[in-house]
This record gives sequence, structure tokens and C-alpha cells, in this order.
Amino acid sequence: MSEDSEAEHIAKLYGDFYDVVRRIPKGRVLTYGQLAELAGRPGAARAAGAAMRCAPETLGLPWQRVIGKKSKGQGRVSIHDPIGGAIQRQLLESEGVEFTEAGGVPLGVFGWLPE
DNA sequence: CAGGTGACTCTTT
DNA sequence: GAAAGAGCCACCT
Repeated sequence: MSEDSEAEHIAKLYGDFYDVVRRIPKGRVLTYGQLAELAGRPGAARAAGAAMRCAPETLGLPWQRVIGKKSKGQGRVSIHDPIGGAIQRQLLESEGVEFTEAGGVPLGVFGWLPE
């Protein structure tokens, strides 16, 4: 059967993005722009967002480690859905990621810089 | 091929 | 700091 046919289709389209997300260490975060760049698609931050949005949970992807860039090396949960956003924040806090009072994440501390 | 959409990002008001 | 505009890429119809 092919109940995962759709998931396979998506994994095929955004495989490059998912491969990078898998390498994000626990307690670290990455911006969509950085994800796109590391995935070999510089400037495709929007596509990276689409990849996270369609990411099948069956892949066990740490999508919560991908956030949006706010300003001055600060990240911020960019999920439109308030429920999903709260879940992402909770997941990140569980990994040791701290949020500022303004709801931002200091990328200089929790941002992942691949060698 | 053209138009619409989006978990983006930057600049300007 | 919020809101609006513009630029960007990838996917779908």
C-alpha cells in the first residue's frame, strides 16, 4: 500500500532541507535562511519554511530547531498557528534553548554554526 | 507559461 | 515597535 506515498513525495522534494535539519544538534537552532543556505539553496528561506510546514512527522524531524530570523542575531518562532508556535517553544525550552522576555532566541548562543 | 501561495528576510514609514 | 512594501525561491493549479 501507499499511505506514505504523499510523505515520500514531500521527502523527495524537500530532502535537502530535511537532511540539514537532521544534523542540527540538540539545544541548537537554525534560521530558515541558514537552513536554505546549508541545504544548497541560498535565498530559498521561503522554500525552507514550506519544507518545514509540510514535514511529515513520520520522518521524526526536529523541525522545532528551525526558527525565523528576527534581528541582530535573534531568532523567533515564525509559525502562524499559535498552538504550533507554543509547542515549538516548549520543545526548544526542553532542549535547553532560552527565550528572551521579548520572545526572541539569541542566535549567538543557541545558533548552530556547522563546521 | 502565467498566476497564486507561503513556518522568509530586508528596508522603509 | 508595528505595519506595509518589495524581493526572493520553490511548489501547485
